[in-house]
Amino acid sequence: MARASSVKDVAARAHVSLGTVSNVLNRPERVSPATRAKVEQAMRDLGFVRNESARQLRAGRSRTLAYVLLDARNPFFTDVAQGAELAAESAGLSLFLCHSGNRPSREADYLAHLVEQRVQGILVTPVDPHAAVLDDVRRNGTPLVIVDRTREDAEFCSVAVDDVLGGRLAVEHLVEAGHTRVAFIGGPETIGQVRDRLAGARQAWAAAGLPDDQLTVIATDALTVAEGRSAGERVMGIGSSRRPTAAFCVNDLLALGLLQQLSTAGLSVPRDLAIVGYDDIEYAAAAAVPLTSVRQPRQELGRRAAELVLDEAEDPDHQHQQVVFTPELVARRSTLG
Amino acid sequence: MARASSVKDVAARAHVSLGTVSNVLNRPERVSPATRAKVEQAMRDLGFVRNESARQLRAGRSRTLAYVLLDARNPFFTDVAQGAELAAESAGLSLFLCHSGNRPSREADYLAHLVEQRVQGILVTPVDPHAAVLDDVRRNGTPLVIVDRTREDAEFCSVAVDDVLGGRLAVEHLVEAGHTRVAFIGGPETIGQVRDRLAGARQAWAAAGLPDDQLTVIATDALTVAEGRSAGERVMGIGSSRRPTAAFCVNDLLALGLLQQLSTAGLSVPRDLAIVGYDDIEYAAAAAVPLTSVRQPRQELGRRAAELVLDEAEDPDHQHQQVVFTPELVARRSTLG
DNA sequence: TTGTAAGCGTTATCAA
DNA sequence: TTGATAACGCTTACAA
Repeated sequence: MARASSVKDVAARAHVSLGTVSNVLNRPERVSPATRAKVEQAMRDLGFVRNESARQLRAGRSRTLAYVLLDARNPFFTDVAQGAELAAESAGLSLFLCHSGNRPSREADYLAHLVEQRVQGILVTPVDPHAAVLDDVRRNGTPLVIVDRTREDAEFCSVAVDDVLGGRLAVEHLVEAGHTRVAFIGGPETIGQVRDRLAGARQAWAAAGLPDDQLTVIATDALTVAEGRSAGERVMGIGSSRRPTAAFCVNDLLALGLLQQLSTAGLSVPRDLAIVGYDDIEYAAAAAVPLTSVRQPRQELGRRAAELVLDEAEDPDHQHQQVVFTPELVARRSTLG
Repeated sequence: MARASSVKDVAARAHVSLGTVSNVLNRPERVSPATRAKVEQAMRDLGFVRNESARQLRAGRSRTLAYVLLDARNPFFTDVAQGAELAAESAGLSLFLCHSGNRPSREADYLAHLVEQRVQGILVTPVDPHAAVLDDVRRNGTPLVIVDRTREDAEFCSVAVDDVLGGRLAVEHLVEAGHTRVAFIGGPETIGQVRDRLAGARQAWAAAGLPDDQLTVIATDALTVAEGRSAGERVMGIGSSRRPTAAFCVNDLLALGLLQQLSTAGLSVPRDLAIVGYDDIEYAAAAAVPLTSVRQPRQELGRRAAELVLDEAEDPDHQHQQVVFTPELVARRSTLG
């Protein structure tokens, strides 16, 4: 494949100067119709395509945003991405998705690459919101917004959902349904969300005046379907006198795994165990027993994050903001019998 | 935020020439340890980050691949992406994901942008494999591989799975289990996969000597959970004497929707209706009744596609190849009672 | 070992 | 209306 043609080649073929070609591209009204036609014909003949690197080098900034996400298989993140996409689109930018797969090294590689590319802004759901890589991006001047995680300092904009409230909503719902022995399923506690949802669960539990030891924490190693199945086995291993009558899972994948494990074992949901999930992914409503779940405004999260990153890129007086959205409980058959 | 610093700034601060700075970056062994240390210190002081646009402009090519996919929410595509990622990583490249959301205009925008960025190569699962946008990319000299779709001409490399065979495997499995009235659920038929899987289904049906009219086609408008539910209602509306005893769904999302609809209606899978899905996504195994499904080597698909696109980018003697992988049936409870 | 200078393709300024 | 030229930041001959 021959070298792609440049404005210079177009100029030569159209017998005009290089500046005129550029004008055709950027200020066509300044060019006489005749020469414009000539130039456009030459472009077609040569299959001319602007070289974005050169434009960018000249302009100092690119026309792209990027979202570095933890897990492209988790519908939560793809919904966030979709929201960001909409915002990017209306700003005339492209959004690239980068999949860190929960690996700090890949995340770091992507962030470094994006900074080198001088993207307009980066959205990231980081493996660890306190990792130094994020501060490096900031220091290098690329706007960055943290999505679905928070940091105590105000070094970055962030958008997140109130997970303490979400945990509270879930457990209040179970308490109202009369449950007095509940399992909290999730982990590891290194994940802020796990801690927050547990804290909310405990708040609701205490507020209902129920004894601490009747809220059992079942720790998992990850938030996956497989871990949900394994948690199911552990729940069922609890002696029937002390066995919880309901479970609150930190996300829907766990809840789906739990549901499957129970139904494999011939138990019925919600009769034998009521289940509340978290995230309200599409598969939650589509499960054989539709899952009660805590819904987060996912698209809105992405949209707002993209807006913030653009504000940071464009407004010299930009102030960092921590946006916190409110979750909402969606009750379905898995708790309503 | 002040302008990011350049090699020139670093050179000034380290009191060396700009060429030396470049050497530190690209051929550090040619620089004396003392000056190298000086330069590296200056880089740290200034928070220097290479400008990738400039490098790229100079080098004429970028260090990225991109995969333009139809639907980031469909685990099939994210698994393909993961395979591509692995291949990209071992070639030292970054992979960006672009989500067309099944919209030809977004797909075209992304492709145009990627060509302008002079990415090393593009993988794409196109809305329409015959659309002219693909030929435009080719004409502009960017290597492009079609993923999970095929074209009759040999203008592009492509990687796909034998969908006719997949359809045959699914229906052979049902026939072996003794079913003589089967529903084929899927659509629209504009999607090549739908046509191929149906063709395979019919082959297996005919080979078993079963009458045409006992293989009922239930057309859907899309391959989604919601459409699966609606198909479920239609299946159940068929008079019991003529109602199919098994269904083959063109993908797992349809199958999951169907499964949910049936269980909502109090029917049992596989007793009242056996179900075979397609894709073997994670949620298929995790459904309340684990789904029998046709598995495609998804990661392998992505890996191979990335390899082909790199070959096209690097080997002047590159020959286009149509790679076809073989699917495999995974039997689970939804057909095994 | 280090420095100088040309050039990648684009845009924008200024002059013709 | 069009053309010549400089500049963006980097890499790489080539010269010192």
